[in-house]
Amino acid sequence: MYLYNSATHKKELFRTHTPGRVEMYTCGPTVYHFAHIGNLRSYIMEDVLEKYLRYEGYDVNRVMNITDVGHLSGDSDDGEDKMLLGARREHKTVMEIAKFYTDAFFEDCRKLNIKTPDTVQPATGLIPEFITMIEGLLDKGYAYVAGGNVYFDTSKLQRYHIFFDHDEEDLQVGVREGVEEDVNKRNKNDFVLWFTKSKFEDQALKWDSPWGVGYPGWHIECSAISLKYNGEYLDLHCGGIDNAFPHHTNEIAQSESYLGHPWCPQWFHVHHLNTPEGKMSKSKGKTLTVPTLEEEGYDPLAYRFFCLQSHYRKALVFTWENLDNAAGAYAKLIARVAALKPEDGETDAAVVAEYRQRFMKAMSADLNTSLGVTALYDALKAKTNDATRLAILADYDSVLSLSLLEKAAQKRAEEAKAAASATVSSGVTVTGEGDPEIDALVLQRAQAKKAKNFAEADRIRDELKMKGIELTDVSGGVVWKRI
RNA sequence: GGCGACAUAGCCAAGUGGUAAGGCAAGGGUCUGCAAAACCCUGAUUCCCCGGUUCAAAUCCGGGUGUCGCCUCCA
Repeated sequence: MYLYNSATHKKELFRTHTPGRVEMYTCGPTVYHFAHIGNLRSYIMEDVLEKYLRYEGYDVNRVMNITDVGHLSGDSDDGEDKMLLGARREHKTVMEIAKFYTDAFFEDCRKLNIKTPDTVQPATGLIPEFITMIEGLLDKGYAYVAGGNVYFDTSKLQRYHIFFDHDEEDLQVGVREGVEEDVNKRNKNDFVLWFTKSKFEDQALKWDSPWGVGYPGWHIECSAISLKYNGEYLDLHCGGIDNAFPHHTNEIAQSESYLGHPWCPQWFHVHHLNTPEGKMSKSKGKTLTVPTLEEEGYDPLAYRFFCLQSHYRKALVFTWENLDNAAGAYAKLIARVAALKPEDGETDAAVVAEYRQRFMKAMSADLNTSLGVTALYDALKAKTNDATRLAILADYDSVLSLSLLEKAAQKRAEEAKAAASATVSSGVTVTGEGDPEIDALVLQRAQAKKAKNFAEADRIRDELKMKGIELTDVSGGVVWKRI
């Protein structure tokens, strides 16, 4: 497949170090707050990428870290977080809080049909490996100790900036207010590998190290975790575009300096979910979570559909109107799939294979999920029988993961259940939940209607509507359901 | 200020030199006492702007404009 590589700024043919095998690494969540749907956009697109690589026949080893080292025991920028405040009130430990948000993250993923990576590693579980790597960097002269901290020396690199052609002179230090320049750094771009002295003296988690009691810097975890589980040669590194610099840039610096050879040639960066006001972020007011979507009455998969309709390398604007648009389209799509009859014909393998090629043509072009969704509509319109159409849809959905067949089957089952409890009186079939009281009213209306007493018929319909019952006239009867 | 990405109908979008896919919404129609559902039909003389190359440009080149992002011991 062809993928845009942010390290080279070009679409390139995807290659792996070992043929047929993909070593894939994803920057995982920070677990001291809930993931918002903007964070989850990245995980949705990375999930599609992983599944598509498997669809093409690759054996994928996917690794993800959990950033659980950054907890502060005192008040900091997390002061807004009610959950954390609540946890403190209840004297929960930071590890309990981390577990709470880790579980919440994977629960969100489950609802969005995001597969759990093959390996998930919390940063706190691999401190000795971080220390080994830092020691190696010191031995090779890529790091130095200053003011109690260990720093990476970026001046030792021939090329530090990978994703952007930054001129060091142009980097602004302390762009945001309240950030002080670290005077221990030899170069503007140097970053910390291990802290023993920090302005955050209230850091909750600390470990012993050759440089004193402290905690790891914010970049070393990804390098060390990937090295342990993906090996020395990583094929594909994923993450949100905001991590490209400095996080990913620093990972490359550490890993290649430590290993002494090129590390990861391909970088997949997902762009942001924006609100009309800009980037959706924790620091900018209210953030939306998967539970928020559910509270508003949306199926989380409608959000997945919303993301798939767009392209991962394009900023996507979230508004409730846009989500409504996607939710409506998703519901309609399921209804169309539910209308297909599984018993209609034998699956035509040749047609399925042909449509598989079409899907691959779309998806292999830089993961064009928008065309992938279009392919679903093409499959529905395919000149073949329903059994084959369903087979094609199932094939596509193994990558898109919209639960199309499951939702359609559920819809059919509900309809079948309603039909089974249908009652026939005076030649009118009443289909509903088998509630005698409602059935009687529905029948009454049907008879009024038959007698052309439309005023009475509409009165009964309105009466039922007040009770939350919606009627639909069908040939030979009436179907009712609760709304 | 520097660097990067993006810009196609109300919205999500495809398109990578040959005369603008698809989806949602909207409008019209069939059906219906009405409604809902379903089905059918209708959409950009034009692709942010200005130049250029070409028989031919949304697509290539040059120059602008706009939006978003990054530049922190945030992740």
